[in-house]
Amino acid sequence: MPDDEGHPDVAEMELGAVLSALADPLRRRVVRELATGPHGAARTCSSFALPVSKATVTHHFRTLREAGLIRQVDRGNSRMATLRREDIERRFPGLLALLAAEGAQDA
Amino acid sequence: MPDDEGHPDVAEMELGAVLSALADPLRRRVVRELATGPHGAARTCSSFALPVSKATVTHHFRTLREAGLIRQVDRGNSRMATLRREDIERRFPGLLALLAAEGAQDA
DNA sequence: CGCAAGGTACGAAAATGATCGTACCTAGGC
DNA sequence: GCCTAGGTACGATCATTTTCGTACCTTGCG
Repeated sequence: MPDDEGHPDVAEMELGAVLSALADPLRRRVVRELATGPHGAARTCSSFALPVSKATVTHHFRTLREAGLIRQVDRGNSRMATLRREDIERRFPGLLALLAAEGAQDA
Repeated sequence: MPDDEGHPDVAEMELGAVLSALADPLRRRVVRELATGPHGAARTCSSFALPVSKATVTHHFRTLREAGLIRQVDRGNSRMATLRREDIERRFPGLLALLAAEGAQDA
């Protein structure tokens, strides 16, 4: 039941932190790709090809992790990120659907 | 049919602007009070007793209005604010329930 | 071993956002 | 007409956030 290294528990996820995290378009893009992708998929930070430097990518993923939206697990060389889908749905039902819908009309 | 003075149309409401607006605790409090209060209620800006100056209150209400969350109508002396409940629900279903749930456990 | 790939830590610079004071405007009440 | 109450506009300040460069660490591979 632990906060392994900065992952808040389901009950400790705060709406303010979640909304602040999702206010950034880059972070919203990461969550949307995870949400619309295969269930339980684990991807590396770099696989999202964000148009910013490595240091900035680290910053954004930390924000997402500390808000409770993603889980990051060391896997040897790199660090895999997964969406905490069930946790988010339990705490903030419908939120992921809102994010998934963004940009669904075009593209 | 109009954008009367800075009220975006339903189709023009952007998720980014809405999430940014709701990232601030003061603005979230305004929307939550309107959402949990009587349907269609119109309140003045000052009736929320926000712990900030008049100028800052104006700033927050403009942010909410430009995001499409509230509608502001001049009524003689003051300016009444109403929640755009149906519009929000149509565009971002479930969002208001998320806000209303915040702080419902305590207080 | 040596080295590149993938990330993090640490500042620091730049942009954004929140806050305020003051001045100003408009409608109601006296 | 005058004054107050409720808001807005403008400009400035302060805090937060985004961004970066650089240095550093670790893992896997040749």
